[in-house]
Amino acid sequence: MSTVDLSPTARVILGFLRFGPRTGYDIKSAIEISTRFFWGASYGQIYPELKRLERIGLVRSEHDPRGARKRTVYSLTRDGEKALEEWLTDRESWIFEYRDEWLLRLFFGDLLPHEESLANVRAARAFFADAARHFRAELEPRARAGAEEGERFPLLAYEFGLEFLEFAADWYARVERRLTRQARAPRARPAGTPAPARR
Amino acid sequence: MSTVDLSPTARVILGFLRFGPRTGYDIKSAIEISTRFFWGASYGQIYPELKRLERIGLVRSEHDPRGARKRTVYSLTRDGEKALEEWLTDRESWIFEYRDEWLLRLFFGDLLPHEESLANVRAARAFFADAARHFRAELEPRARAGAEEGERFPLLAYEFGLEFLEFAADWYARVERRLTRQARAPRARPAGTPAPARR
DNA sequence: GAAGGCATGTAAATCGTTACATGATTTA
DNA sequence: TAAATCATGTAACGATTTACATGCCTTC
Repeated sequence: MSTVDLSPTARVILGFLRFGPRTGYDIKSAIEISTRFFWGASYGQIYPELKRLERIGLVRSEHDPRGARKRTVYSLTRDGEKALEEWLTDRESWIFEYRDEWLLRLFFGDLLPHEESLANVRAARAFFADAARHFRAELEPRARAGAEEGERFPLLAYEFGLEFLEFAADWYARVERRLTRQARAPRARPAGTPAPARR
Repeated sequence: MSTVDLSPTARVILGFLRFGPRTGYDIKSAIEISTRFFWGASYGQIYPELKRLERIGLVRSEHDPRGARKRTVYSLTRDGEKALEEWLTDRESWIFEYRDEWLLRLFFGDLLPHEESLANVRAARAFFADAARHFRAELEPRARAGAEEGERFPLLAYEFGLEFLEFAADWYARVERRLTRQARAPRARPAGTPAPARR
């Protein structure tokens, strides 16, 4: 058995191809309206990766001369299907990455005057609230339409994203209230701690 | 005014140096027990970045001959303090990255037999529950101790991390129940949808 | 005829992890 | 004296974004 190691981009490519033949452009478009929140990929990765996947035999390409516009349509080979299924049922691999500049700024909040930290919290809250709005307006209709046609899991993944964004917006709203209360009844800063940076 | 663009690693380095002189090793240790969840950095980034920051004048180094063990202690220059503060109050930059292989597998759940998707959901749930336990055991005591001494914001960032992990664990638990119910009363798959991959 | 979407690609730069290499000091 | 921790660094590789370049087709 020839367990292939799929690159991060290969995982999402093979997954989308399992639903039917697609061009690199199609795959990119599909990513933008579905997995982008938790698994993005750019043209700079997709096109080279498709070629590499063809070299190692997981996909096959066909030039589609529809309307003379150049289009390279890729589809899964038997090996590609196998590699995809192996990865989908492999509970030992679990890339999980989270990087959040709002949290980093919050973390260093003791270095700032109180009202600057408060402004950061407000900005973070607005960021997550905007993202949630964008999710509802742009992603939800498509996810629901897919579910109507039997594709139920993408809607589930969408719901995770939305609920996370709402959790974050709500969390920052709570912190905002806490910090506002503390501003009215400030605590003394113990000796030995660095003074907050001046503006 | 000479707004410096701080690299991702520079942001966390300057932040920690603002609390006092540190070696590269110190900074790495501090990251591991505090910002790692939302802002990691490896030695391979920290040491070269410290040298680069010294070249551009944001930090200064001093060889500390304590016990003859070679230690290079870095501290912020006036320019470094300024660059840090500019970044901390800049609400226009907002790196936010989320990459989650559990969600990607869930997204492609329609390609799998029901019990495989369910196993994926269970594994994801265990992952987040374990991470939450690790947070409580390893990170919370330190964050609380810091808060006692006047550093209140790191505890806040810790709480975000913990609450997120608990949200995720709980979300997967809910999905597990939903999928289990659906297994008892399965829906027909509409025509035109690809059959689930075989085992 | 212009704008917008379709379609493919490369180059450069940046970012990041991992493995390797070395050796001193402290603690059990 | 062995293990753990302190301490610094490089090399190779892999991942990723962004900018650039090109040109067709469809719709207004």
